Formats: sequence, C-alpha cells, structure tokens
Amino acid sequence: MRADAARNREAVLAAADRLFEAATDPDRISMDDVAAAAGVGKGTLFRHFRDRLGLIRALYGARGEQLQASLAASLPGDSPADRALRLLRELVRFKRANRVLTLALENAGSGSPYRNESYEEWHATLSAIVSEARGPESAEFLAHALLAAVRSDLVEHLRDWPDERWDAGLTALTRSVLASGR
Amino acid sequence: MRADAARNREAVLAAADRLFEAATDPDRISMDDVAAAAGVGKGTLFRHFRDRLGLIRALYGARGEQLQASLAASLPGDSPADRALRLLRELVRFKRANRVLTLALENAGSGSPYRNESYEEWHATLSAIVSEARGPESAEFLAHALLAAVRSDLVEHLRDWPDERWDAGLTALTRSVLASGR
DNA sequence: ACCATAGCGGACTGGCGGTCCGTTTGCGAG
DNA sequence: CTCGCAAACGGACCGCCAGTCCGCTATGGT
Repeated sequence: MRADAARNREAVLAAADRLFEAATDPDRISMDDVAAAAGVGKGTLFRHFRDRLGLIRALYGARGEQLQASLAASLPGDSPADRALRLLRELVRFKRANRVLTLALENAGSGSPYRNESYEEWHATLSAIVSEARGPESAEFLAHALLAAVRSDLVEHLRDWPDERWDAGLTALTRSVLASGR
Repeated sequence: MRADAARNREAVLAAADRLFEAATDPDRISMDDVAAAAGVGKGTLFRHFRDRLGLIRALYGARGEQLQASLAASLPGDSPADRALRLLRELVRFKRANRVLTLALENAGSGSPYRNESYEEWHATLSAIVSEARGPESAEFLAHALLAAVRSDLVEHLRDWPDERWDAGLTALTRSVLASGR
C-alpha cells in the first residue's frame, strides 16, 4: 500500500468520523461533504471504500472493536438471563453513544439492518442463550425479538429516557422472555 | 372538488397501488413512474399528495381500513395475553399481505416508523394491555418491544417462514412478556 | 356563452451517489 | 540519481430522483 494512499485513507476516516459525530441526521452527510472535509477528491473516497455503505462499515468497524470487546467480556458466567441482559445493555449503551453512526449503518443500503454481518453474530449468540434458557422452541424468533427491542431507531425514538428506565425495561423484557416458561 | 380532480386522484391511487403491489423494492418506484402509470402530470401528483410520504400514507389509509377493522374486532374479551397476541398476529398478517407498501411506509421520510400516527395508537393500546397484565412497570417499553418484533423489515427478513412458525414465535413472545412475572 | 379560476402537465432545479479518465506521484529497478 | 510505469488521484461528469414553477386548459357557476 502506497504511503499517500494510507495517509488519505486515514484522513477520510478521521473526517467522516468527525462529521458523523457532529451530525444529527446521517443522510445529511453526503459523500462530497466527506471528501471535502478530508481534503481529498471524490474518486479517492470511492476507490478506498467502494460506496457509501462501505465507508460507514469501515467507520463502524473501528468503533465496533470496543463493542466487540465489551460483548466478549459479557459472555461468560451467570445465568442465561443475565448474559442476555448484559448483551442487550451493552448494545444500547453503544448505540446511545454512537447515535448517528449506528442509525446510518442500520438504514444504509436501502434499509435493512438484517443485512449486516454483525447482526448474524449477535443473533446466533442470543439464539443460543435463549435456547439454553427455555429450549429450542421459537428460540430464533425470540432472539430476533430481543434484538428488535434495541434497534437503533427505537433507541433514537426513546433518546431522552434516562438510563434507569432503559435498564428497567430491558431487565423486565429479558427476564420475561428467558423465564423457562410455564 | 372538481370532477377531473377527483378522477385524477383516483387514477393516481389506483396506479400507485398497482405499482406497489407488483414491486419488490419500494424505492424502485419513483414519483415519475406513478405519474406516468396514472397518465397524469407530475405536478398533479404533488398537488394531491404533497410529497412521496403523503402518497404512501394515502395508499396505506385505504388498505389500512381493513386492518383497523380487524384490530378493532380483536379488542374485546379474553385475557390480556390473548388480546395482545391477536393484535400482533393481525399486524403480521397485514404486513405479509402488503409487503412493499408497509416497507415503504416504515422507511419513508428518512426512516422512522415511529413518526407514524398509527404507531402511536397501537402502542397506546398495547401499553394498556401490558399494564393490565403485569402492572405499569416498564409497560411502555414492553409495548415498544412487542411492536418492534413485528416491524416490517423483520417480517420481510423472515418472509419465508411459514405461518405456523410465526405463530409459535408470537405466541411464545406474548405469553412470556404478558405473564404477570413473579 | 362567458370567464374566473382550480387544476393540469412537464420542463426545470438542486443535490445526490457513483463513474471516468487525463494527470500526478510514489517508488523499485537499473 | 534517474527513469518508467503502475498506482493513486481529483473533480468534471452522468443518470436519477423528489420536488417546484408557471404558462396553458378545462370546468362549472352565472
């Protein structure tokens, strides 16, 4: 990788990160804006990231490492309900801390969050936990339902709920769903 | 209202309805397409419906009457859990029967389903039911969570699940969430 | 029959994501 | 140090779309 290429790539990531941090609506940030802010031509932008979604994913990738770490840390020990709760809590925390970016990611590329690689992972993990708690019956659907409860636009919609209210809600939800039923 | 205006309005609704019925991706249908299919100028389109979202809402309004009826019918009687289940089931049925339209509605106008009038209604209804079943604690959040589980793009994502699988999932979910807990 | 005016249509605008291609630049080979 | 060439660059350009504008048309009350 040529030196200038690497430098430009970083410049773009940094600029985009700044822009997404400052914005309130992800699709107010155009690719031209990013290119300009990075002091780089549009062609360069697309050469490095292929398209808008690619850029967003790259941004997310950087930030997401912390998330992955937190999530990994929340895996071991305790009851299924506790693990599920920690997972969801961590997701909400992350999405509240990275509002615009996660909104952008979940709405990008004509809309579906379900086309995201990481969704598959989380769903698999959660399915396993649900299945462990109450058997395989409907476990996959319940995992989808739990994840749907922390979708970024719902988080956005309830943006002025205090942490405790979120916590109470998530706790009630996971406890209910993971109770062995009957 | 002048006769030609009324006629054009109907023509547009009919054409748009046909197009959305046939499409697989809502935003492949442009306003120009609709105007052309209706044999009407673009100006007319915007005069009647103000903007894309307005058109989609109008379409939805027509179809939605059946939905409202089904939902109203599902209100009385039985346990909270049964009522909630019937509500969600009806929503899923409707969304599966009107895939593209509901997708369009929930993603229109930069994304949030939560800006829809009908969402407020359903959420209020469901909140009441949840509250009745297990008290007011977190009832609002749980209602959001239940509705999130039937969001149109999740329905779309699981489009090839058979009815029984959906049914099992919804049943498990509502039973769990509405169990009085403790 | 007349005509004020509600309604019409489609050319036009602005802004977007994405492409193309002539120019510049980094850098390994000689 | 120099040369050559591929890699990388940048910004003009394209096609598309939602939404606007305004000169024209047709309706329906008088």
